[in-house]
Amino acid sequence: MDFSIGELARRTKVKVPTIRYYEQIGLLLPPPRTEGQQRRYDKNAIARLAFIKHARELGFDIEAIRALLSLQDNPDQSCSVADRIAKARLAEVEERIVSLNALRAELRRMVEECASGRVAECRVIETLADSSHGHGRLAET
Amino acid sequence: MDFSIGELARRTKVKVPTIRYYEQIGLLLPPPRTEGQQRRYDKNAIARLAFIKHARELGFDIEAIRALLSLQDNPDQSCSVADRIAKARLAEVEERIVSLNALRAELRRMVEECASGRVAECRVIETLADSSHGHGRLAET
DNA sequence: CTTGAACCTCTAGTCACTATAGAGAATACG
DNA sequence: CGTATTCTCTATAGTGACTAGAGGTTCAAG
Ligand SMILES: [Zn+2]
Ligand SMILES: [Zn+2]
Ligand SMILES: [Zn+2]
Ligand SMILES: [Zn+2]
Repeated sequence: MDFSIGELARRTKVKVPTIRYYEQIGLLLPPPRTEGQQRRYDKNAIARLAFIKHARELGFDIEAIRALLSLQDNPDQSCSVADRIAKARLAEVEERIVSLNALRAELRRMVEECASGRVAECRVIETLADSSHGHGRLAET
Repeated sequence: MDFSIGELARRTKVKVPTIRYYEQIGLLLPPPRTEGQQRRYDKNAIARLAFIKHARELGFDIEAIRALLSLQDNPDQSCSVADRIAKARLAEVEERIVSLNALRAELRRMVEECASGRVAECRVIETLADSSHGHGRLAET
């Protein structure tokens, strides 16, 4: 009925050190231990960790997830906070898509216009050297 | 004709500590110093830093920029390496756009379907708790 | 010559993990 | 029961690309 951290890792596809990290920063409650100090989890832990994992996949940061978890733990509250967090994340994603589309356009122009010759006439290098236009902030990845 | 690090920062809109950091990791050559050990730059430094800045805005990582700079310094070579780097970045951006579009769709569904009531019936929380579907890797931002 | 903004180096912190080391615990097999 | 293998433990350091701060020095304007 209860199982080790490695088993939890296998079932959730979250790595063992990551699980310990989540415990350390307070996203997961410290589970009971065996006499030899090894952690033992139950299925509630699976659900909570799956929640965290899904939230991370959607790009919520740890503080947002902390807030979302504490809402989940108090189901009688208004969900307006959760909605606000999700909307904020949506706005971030949309902004990011806009800026990545601009990057894509510029990168495409660079690679398409290059005649694959010497560096001296390479469009890639030329475009980079041309600082005459502006981007918003730095591209994150 | 030559100027301080603060002036270079103002002209390129790159922060002073970032300039020193670029020098430390070898993207910028150590400039001459005054008797009191303060850095003095000329307009070549502006061009090089603008190049780096533009490349960062397009999301190239430091190692890619290092390679691109060294190509720029040797203009008689073939530019195929530069083109390969740019194409790789383009591919990353395109992949990222695809995955962000998926995130956007899911986040939109979450916020649209929420009846703005109690947490117990909040679509945002429910969706996060539902681990039945998979995402690629974690969303980077 | 005085003032104060700008500069210097060095260290540590950010985020969300990931990796390693060295040691102890649990399990499978003979 | 012994031992080999696998697992787990803590603690620390590293990642990328900066950013912030402490504590001290230099430069340029007035
Ligand atoms: Zn999902
Ligand atoms: Zn080219
Ligand atoms: Zn550009
Ligand atoms: Zn809701």
